[in-house]
Amino acid sequence: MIGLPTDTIFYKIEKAIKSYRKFAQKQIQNAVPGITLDQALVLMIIKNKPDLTQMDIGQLFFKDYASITRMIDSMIKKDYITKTTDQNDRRRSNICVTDMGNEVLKMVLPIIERNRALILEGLSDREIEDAGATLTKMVTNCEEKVVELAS
Amino acid sequence: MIGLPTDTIFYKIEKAIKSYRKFAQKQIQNAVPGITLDQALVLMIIKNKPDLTQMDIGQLFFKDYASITRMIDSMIKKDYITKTTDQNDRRRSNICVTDMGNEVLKMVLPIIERNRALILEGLSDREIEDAGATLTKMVTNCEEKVVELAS
DNA sequence: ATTTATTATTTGATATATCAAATATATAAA
DNA sequence: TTTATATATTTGATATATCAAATAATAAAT
Repeated sequence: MIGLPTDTIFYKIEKAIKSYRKFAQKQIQNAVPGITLDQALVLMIIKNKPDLTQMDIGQLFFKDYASITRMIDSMIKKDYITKTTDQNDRRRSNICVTDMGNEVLKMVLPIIERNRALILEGLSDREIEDAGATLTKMVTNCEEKVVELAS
Repeated sequence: MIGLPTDTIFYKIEKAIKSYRKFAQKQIQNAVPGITLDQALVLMIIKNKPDLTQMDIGQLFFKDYASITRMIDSMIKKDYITKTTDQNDRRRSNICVTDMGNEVLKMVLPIIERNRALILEGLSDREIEDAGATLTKMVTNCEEKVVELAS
């Protein structure tokens, strides 16, 4: 019999990301009620890379395009961002952080920074880097193996 | 300005688990159409630890109890498992893998085994263990910091 | 210049997740 | 023994995710 799911590295990965998300979500909602962690992170990205399309954002966050559409909608409803159709390519939308969105960012950024520090407390740069490299290898394997198995 | 979400270890963790899930989900559905990765993993756990309550299963998989109730329901509808109220403690349910569930397991286990091997190809036991230890430290931090911030 | 193909986004149907409140049973306390 | 408290599960409301198909605009091919 093969090992139980709970004994694998995949389980540990899942546990780590869910713990972090639950933690971060809680702290962020504390600062800005009703906001989700993903909305805060997307807001950061839009602010820093205003030229990204919805597709780009979807890929960055590993989300379905439909999902992004609805997330963007909900962020517009909350007045965090605006959306206008790009005049050079009318299929695209230009997404822009509003004043309200900037206010939210101002409140949320220090929380995010603190969250990161708290969760990584006691971990050396080296071990974080190593863990990242290992995870990246797994991602690479996924990409390669999908292709191999398909052919 | 603090680092972009995409530059953090958290992002790499998320990317790794999502890649793995997408990969595994695809392979498993190939063998048993309509099944989800989580259903397959829960089936494995129930088979190996028949005494777990729904709450136990929920905690193991980091899922809301409501979520587990509905997942169990859906697995019953698919004839993978049965549920009977425990006669010693009538609040609890005893969950049992059906013949159909065992058939599914038989088809799915080799796939899961292969998935793991493929995704971990080229990674040493040592580095997997180290990465796991790092992730576990993060989980511990989450647990500790939640308590500290609450008090 | 039309047709065809590609790209970006949206919509609908359905599944899954999450929160709060409700139910049902068991245990502890008065 | 009744009342209160805790535990296990369920339900309803709502949010989010996912797949397939639809729409709309651009780019490529004939």
